[in-house]
Amino acid sequence: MTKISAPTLEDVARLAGVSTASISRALNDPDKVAKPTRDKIEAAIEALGYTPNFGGRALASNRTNTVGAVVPTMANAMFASGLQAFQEVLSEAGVNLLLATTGYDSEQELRQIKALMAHGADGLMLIGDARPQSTRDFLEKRRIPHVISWCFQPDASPIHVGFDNRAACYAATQHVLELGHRRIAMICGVRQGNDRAADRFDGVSAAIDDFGQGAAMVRAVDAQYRLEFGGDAFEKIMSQSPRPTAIICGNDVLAAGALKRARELGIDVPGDVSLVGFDDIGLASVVTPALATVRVPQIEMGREAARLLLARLSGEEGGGPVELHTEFMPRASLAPPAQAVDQPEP
Amino acid sequence: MTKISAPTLEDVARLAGVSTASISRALNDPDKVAKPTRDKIEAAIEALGYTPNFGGRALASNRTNTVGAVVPTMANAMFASGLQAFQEVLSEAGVNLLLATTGYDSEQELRQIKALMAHGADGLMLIGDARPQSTRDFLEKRRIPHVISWCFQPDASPIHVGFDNRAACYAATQHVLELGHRRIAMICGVRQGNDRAADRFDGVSAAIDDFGQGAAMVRAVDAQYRLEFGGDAFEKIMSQSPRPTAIICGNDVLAAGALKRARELGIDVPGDVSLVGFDDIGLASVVTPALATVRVPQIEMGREAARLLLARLSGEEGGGPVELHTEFMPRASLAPPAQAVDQPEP
DNA sequence: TAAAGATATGTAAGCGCTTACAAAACTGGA
DNA sequence: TCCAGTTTTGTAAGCGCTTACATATCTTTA
Repeated sequence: MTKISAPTLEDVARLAGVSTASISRALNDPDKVAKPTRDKIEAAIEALGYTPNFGGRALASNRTNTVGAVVPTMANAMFASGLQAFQEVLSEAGVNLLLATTGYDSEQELRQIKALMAHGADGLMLIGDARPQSTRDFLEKRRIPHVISWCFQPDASPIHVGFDNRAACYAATQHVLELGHRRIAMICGVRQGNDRAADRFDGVSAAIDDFGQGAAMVRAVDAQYRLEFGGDAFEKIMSQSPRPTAIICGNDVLAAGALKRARELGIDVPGDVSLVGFDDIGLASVVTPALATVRVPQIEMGREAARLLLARLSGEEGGGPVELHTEFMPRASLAPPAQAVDQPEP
Repeated sequence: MTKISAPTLEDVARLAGVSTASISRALNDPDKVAKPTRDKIEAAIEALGYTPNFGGRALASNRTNTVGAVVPTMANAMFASGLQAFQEVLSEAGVNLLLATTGYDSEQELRQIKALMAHGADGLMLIGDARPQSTRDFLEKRRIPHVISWCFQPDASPIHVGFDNRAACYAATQHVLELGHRRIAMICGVRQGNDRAADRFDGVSAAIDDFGQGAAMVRAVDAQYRLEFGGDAFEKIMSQSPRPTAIICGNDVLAAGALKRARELGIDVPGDVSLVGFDDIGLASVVTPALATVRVPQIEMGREAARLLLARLSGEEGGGPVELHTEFMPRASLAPPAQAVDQPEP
């Protein structure tokens, strides 16, 4: 009664009349102890309200059952819903999630990786492939089990879970070109230190080049992934000539920002200019006009990343890489250009 | 050289020619060791690439420098951006974040609270005030340091950080009433087990009652906080008579769902019916018409919650409760009703 | 019914760190 | 120079758990 500190294994052992070892077994590997003993143990645990002490467990077993995720930001619905799914799968496996954000800063990423490891993460989930050598070295030297998500290359290593950003943008751009657009602009994410943003740009650029027929990228502006910056970039692009007839955006947030600014400037979408986003976050189908975009399997990606990481933590070598597929979502913000060249009248 | 496992304190001690105690001190309380010794120690740590073992540290000090957050979902931008801020403040203090979600299920909440505690959280951040006695008991008996966020009552306890949901809705409803609306409907969140949703309903309801002049809540529908359900609820409400002239929604996601469905059904907003949301997530100002809503200081709330929790963990008793303020944001989705009764022609 | 094998439980040695306490090495003033 | 006071360092006892190994208990089968 006067006992202040939490009950320990020993307390439970005393009450149940068994050894601490049996209790540990009952907890971690139940069928190693006989039913009657298990019942006694469970009763004692219940009576005392016992919960295992984390430090003791971690120290003795050298495992925390905790994994870390280091993502650019939770403020983008994209990552938020992926993390949600990631966390759910972990939770089912009794593993907890340590979460840290980088704000798209690679030094911050290394700092957070170190922090999570110092806080006992058994493994990590990271976003994207672009990181400085110092970070790679750290991961390598410490032999930190990790998976890399949100990107996938044809030559992806077994720790990748994601989709091919370049290919997805290539395909989306083809749709735009086939509608008759020839003057195309892009509002990219900041490509420096962000392989996804760079890959998306490359995809758009390559599709335009390969298409020929006078198609050209008339302008590309890097913008941080925030509504206002999408708007600013839009305004910049539209204030110069030649104006594009379609703008492809690095993600839906940028596209939504562009759309909002278009409305404010009295520029009609898609009448004056078509807009295409990327990610298909909830917002994309709610705005007017609805945003043409590329659907990314966010939930599935989170889940698969969790599965792969759990598999690696339990020593399995296979299981990866996992490629997921994207789908172009044509919607009202994308229409043929006003003076469509290749669009014969019916 | 053949050593596989990570270097321990003892390894460092041997190399530096001091005792393990000194090293521990150098690490945790540097000015307790003389400069020359500290230098030797730092050199040895560097040489060995030593990092403290988490389990050992946690076991011996009974602290993990980790706090947990248990939120309904990350999929709502509301919580995502609050968490983002929460995490940033923690990170600056060298504290890491364990994150778990409940899906608005209170049993799941208790399970996750237990899981986070079992994973060594020093304290918790929880959302809202409504939870079963069993959960309260658990928090109480374990004396778990925690803060409760996203809600605030006039009689709030020192662990609350948030705003008054009821008052915020009361004020918003007054705006609606003053514009001339008399038949008002509400699409609430699911009130069962969610005090914020219940408070919001109460606020709307009370404002209508207090206003008199024939104002009435013609219908209230509970809906899960998801776009589709907002749409479904909207359709249900608008299919019955008398139709409301304004619908107040429990949050922006529901309102956006309603708006989308309105468009699909050919119902004009605000011509046929006005719509009001809650939270002011990014989406609210991007949709057309822009959504009238209540701005909630999400970032500030996350920050304050982190500060208060850190303060409590370091033994300070004061610091709370913290009340934050909301602001009604009139926007295009709210206009006087078509046949405004109290709106004299100019 | 006894012996061999399988199953269940107990014993006790750490895991790597912190920290109370003891011991040693410094101060400076008489 | 010596001593009391102060600062720095070392010693060693845990923190609560897991797990290899030893021991005890139950099955089988000949």
